[in-house]
Amino acid sequence: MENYDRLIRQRGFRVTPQRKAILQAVIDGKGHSSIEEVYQRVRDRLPDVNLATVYRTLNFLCELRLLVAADLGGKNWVFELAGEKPHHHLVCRSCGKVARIEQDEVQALIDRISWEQGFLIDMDHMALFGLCKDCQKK
Amino acid sequence: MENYDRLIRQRGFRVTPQRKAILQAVIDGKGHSSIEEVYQRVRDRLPDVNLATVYRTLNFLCELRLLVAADLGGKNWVFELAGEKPHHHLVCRSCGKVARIEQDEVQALIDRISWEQGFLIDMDHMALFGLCKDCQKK
DNA sequence: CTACATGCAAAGAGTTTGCATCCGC
DNA sequence: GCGGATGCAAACTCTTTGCATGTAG
Repeated sequence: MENYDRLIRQRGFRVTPQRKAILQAVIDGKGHSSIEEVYQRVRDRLPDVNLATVYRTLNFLCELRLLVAADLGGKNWVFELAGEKPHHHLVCRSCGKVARIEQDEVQALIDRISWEQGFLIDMDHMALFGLCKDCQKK
Repeated sequence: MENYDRLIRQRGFRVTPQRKAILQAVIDGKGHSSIEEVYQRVRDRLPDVNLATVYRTLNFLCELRLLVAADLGGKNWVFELAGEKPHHHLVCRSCGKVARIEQDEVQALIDRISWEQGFLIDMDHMALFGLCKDCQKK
């Protein structure tokens, strides 16, 4: 955590209680946290934090590359600690559960399509959708 | 086109000039059309069509399975004629160009992940992002 | 003490909805 | 003529922004 403080100050920005709490909330989320989840978690500790600050700070932390953002379809963005092993997401359309897919699993496909189409594919975050085991039963 | 008219009436709904124009606009789009593109194309013929009607009608045509919707990330939804060969999209982050990926290309991956994770993956439309050949040069 | 960060409220984008009117069947 | 479809405006959600105030360094 002190590492993060140092990184922020090094680049000429300030370490505030809000920034610490928001970063901590993402860490506590273990994996991926939606904006709303971060907001709720932050307010448990700092009840007066403003939603606009959460938006500004998540964006700020992404620009500093301390976090990465992933688009899980539509308006559902999630945030994760940067520096994790690259991976993707498998989202249940029914209950919203999110499973993780390792980069290795999809690398071959990405390589092949990149080559065929001449695209340089950057798959920070791919989201696949479907029904999880539990929701299939219903 | 008369087929579409019949299909709509068969299910107890009405064929209106707006519905015909909106469906025609998607057909004219050959491939995928954004909401705004459909709106513009429709207004070339019926200048008084309301944007709310475009939203309602695109949604309506999807429920009737005459169209399918694809989420190209964030707020970028596109619509296509249903009944096309299933395929996915490769979107250039820089210029917005969209290339097509055939279902066959990704089927093996989908099958493997489905099996490993116990998810029933329904990949109507997957969107991959990257830089197209032209934009890589810049 | 100075400039950056925050809170607040208001503004924006994109989309949906309630309701009177219109028009397909 | 009846009831579904449309136009219009207002509501709604999610996100961003301007500005006065607070506070980290």
